[in-house]
Amino acid sequence: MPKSLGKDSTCSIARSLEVLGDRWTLLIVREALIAGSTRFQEFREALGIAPNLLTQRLTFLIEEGLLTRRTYQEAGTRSRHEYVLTEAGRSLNLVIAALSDWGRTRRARPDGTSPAFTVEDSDTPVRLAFVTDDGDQVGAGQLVARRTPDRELVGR
Amino acid sequence: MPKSLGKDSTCSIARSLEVLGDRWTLLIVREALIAGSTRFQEFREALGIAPNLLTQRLTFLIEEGLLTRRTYQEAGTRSRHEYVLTEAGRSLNLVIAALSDWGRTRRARPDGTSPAFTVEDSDTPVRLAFVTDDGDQVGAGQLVARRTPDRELVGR
DNA sequence: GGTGCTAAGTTCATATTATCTACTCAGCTC
DNA sequence: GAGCTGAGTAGATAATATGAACTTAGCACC
Repeated sequence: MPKSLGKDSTCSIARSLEVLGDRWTLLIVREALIAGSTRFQEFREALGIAPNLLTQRLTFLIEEGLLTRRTYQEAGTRSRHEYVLTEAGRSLNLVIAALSDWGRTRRARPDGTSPAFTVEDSDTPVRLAFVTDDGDQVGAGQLVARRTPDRELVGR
Repeated sequence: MPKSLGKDSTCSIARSLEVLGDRWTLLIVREALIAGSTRFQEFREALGIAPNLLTQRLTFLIEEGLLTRRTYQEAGTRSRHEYVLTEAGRSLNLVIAALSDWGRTRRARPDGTSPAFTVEDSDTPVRLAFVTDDGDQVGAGQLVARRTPDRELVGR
């Protein structure tokens, strides 16, 4: 990976992928966000990931500030670790929702499952959409994109 | 990668990541979608990717239906290939937008750049948001997710 | 009609990561 | 104090990525 990409890229997408762009990381986030997994063994069983890789990925996600490690103790057992998403980790629900929408529509299966997002208090279902400043929804097919300095995007 | 994940996973996120979940694929899509790159050499120079890997990834993206290979010929040169996003490839703008938003806010840089999406005809800027069926926008922090069979999501 | 140029690759040696299996370790239960 | 369980480590092997050099096809220019 050249220096123009990676951690110090000016491209926000490249910086995101530096953290998220491997086969396991987003699946671990998915598991934490949607299934609510917090324990080593829960991740291991849900994903079938090798334990050394899981250790490595969890440590990495903690370093990157997406997870925190907490110590807890259930009655009658010794203290254990649990891995809980931080605010930065939970904010990946946008990315997770986008990936899930793409998989559901472009790689559909009759027996598929996807996360359904709802408002915490009211259970109102929500979905992901492009919207204008006036609040109108716009289909993804009608858009064009161009690269823009982030400072021009402030306040939007 | 165990069978419960991968191509045949019932989880739409896992199926998406089977296609998109490596360090280069989404960067190639970004390059095509935002910079409008179509040629081997454009991708190569923009990304600094090794040519054998680029060949492999482009072929894979064609197989997966995200790109098409077209032959074109400029006056005075021999015929060449260009790689153009399909409808399925362009529909990744949701994923790209989500990744870019995350990178811009959670891995901010003073000199950062991100794609700005606008409506094709009117240049009206749009952004990604969670919305209710009534069209109200909801902050990503107020949401909860749970796994749901896709058929329950039909019509939303 | 030979030389050089360029886009688009291929080949191959090396380095890095992932996978799979077996093992450790700490504290609890019995 | 023997065995169980969750949470890992360690190490051999397999798969991928990286980087550099090489190939190929066709045109341009002399």
